[in-house]
Amino acid sequence: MARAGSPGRKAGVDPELLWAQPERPRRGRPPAHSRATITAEAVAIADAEGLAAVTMRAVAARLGAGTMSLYSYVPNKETLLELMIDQVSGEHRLPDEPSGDWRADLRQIAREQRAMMRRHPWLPAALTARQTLGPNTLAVVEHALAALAPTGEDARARLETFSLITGFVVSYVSYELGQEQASETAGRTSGELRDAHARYLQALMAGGNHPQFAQALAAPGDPSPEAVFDRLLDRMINGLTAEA
Amino acid sequence: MARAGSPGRKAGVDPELLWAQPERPRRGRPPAHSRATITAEAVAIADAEGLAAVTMRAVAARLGAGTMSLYSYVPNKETLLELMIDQVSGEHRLPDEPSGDWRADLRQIAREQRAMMRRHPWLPAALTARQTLGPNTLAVVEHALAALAPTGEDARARLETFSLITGFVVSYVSYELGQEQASETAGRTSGELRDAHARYLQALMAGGNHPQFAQALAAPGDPSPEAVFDRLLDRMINGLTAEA
DNA sequence: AGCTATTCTCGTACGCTGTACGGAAATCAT
DNA sequence: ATGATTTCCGTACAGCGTACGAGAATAGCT
Repeated sequence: MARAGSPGRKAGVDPELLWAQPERPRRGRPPAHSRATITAEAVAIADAEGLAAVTMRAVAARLGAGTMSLYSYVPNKETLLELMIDQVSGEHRLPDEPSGDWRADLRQIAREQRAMMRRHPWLPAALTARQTLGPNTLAVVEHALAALAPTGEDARARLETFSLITGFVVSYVSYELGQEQASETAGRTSGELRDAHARYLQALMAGGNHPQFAQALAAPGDPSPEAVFDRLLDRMINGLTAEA
Repeated sequence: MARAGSPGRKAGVDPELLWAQPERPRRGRPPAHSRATITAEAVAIADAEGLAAVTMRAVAARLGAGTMSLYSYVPNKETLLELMIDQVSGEHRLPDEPSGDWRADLRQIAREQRAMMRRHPWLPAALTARQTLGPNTLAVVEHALAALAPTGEDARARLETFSLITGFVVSYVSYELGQEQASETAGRTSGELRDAHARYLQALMAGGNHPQFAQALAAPGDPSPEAVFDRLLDRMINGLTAEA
């Protein structure tokens, strides 16, 4: 029945047991590719053309393989996405051990996460739709929990804290990328559409029903996203202290 | 050329100018439906069967209409999703004016948001993929900014604060729903798959490479999600105070 | 060396999606 | 009544994930 772990077809029906699979068939035709190279190709596409451009056909084409060949390595596209997430999680640089200053460590982790998400702009969207725990992701979690040990909280609470920070980074970068993309397309559009947008906001504000929001929009020029990020991050970390 | 605002085909090419459109053609065949009823039907489908079940065909079928008829009301599916978000945002109960205790108000808003997302479990996913500002959403933002006025921060900073809270709620509920769904399917599965999952985690822990994570998993039984939510929320609000 | 079991390879095909197109039908202004 | 305008929607198409199964390639056994 060909049940046990192997990259063979139908492998990894269980989403979790996927990670446990050794890449060793030992009999039969040797594979021409590997899960890692396939994943890397998928990541390259996503980086260059967005998550929507990651289709099984596109990935296969990059490898010079037939579309259906991918299914020898991966049970379905969903799994490929999980592999992508874990692969880029491997880029996270982890110090050998926590410094002892958990606040500094947490800041460091959050900055690293933000940098990762900016290198791979598809990551926030991919993450929010999925609940994944591959080895690389797990390594980051483990490091974070260790870094938080000096807070004296139990492991469960530390996991919550870390999730809180991660959630913050995800939503911040999502917003950040959304803004960048919006102003980018706004600059590129012929003017007609750009004006319509401006007029819409103008009309909204002129209505006088949203004075607060109008004020927020009218605020002086962009502060650097880094500065805002750091400030919000510090606020969050402060909040954690308050109770601990 | 039929350019000006109207529900007609091609209307609302600009994502923002969509909201400004009056629903008054005044000439020609009168519409058999309305944007609101179409949106409501789409929301009903998403609530019952998930976001993926919201297809143009399915929505049209519910209305007893032809699929392509929808395109008289909505330029594309993406827009329909934005309308869905704004429609459920309208469920947010807003007091006439802030109480003066911004901390209490913020807590209230966050709880309301969480409740909304639990009523409409597709909402977190829909939100993270989109950057929308319909009238109902805007009303909530306006209220939140007003509620935060006593902090003394400028409007921009208050908007950041509110976004921070919203981001937190989104990621918390995402996690929460993910957990519920996971344990639900785990209970329903025939046992084989369930065991595999358990064995995977067991093996992971037995490896001894993730002592912190193991400890987090081994923690005593579930505290209520409400309690955790409230606790984390308080932490965040505390954090905001620290600097302000 | 040959056989067989096992595995990878991938062309074809199916059902599903969003939506472009264009004719028919319904209504309003004249 | 006529023409302009709008809605209605059947048909069609490209692109998606992937089920199926025939063929090719390899390893271990005899």
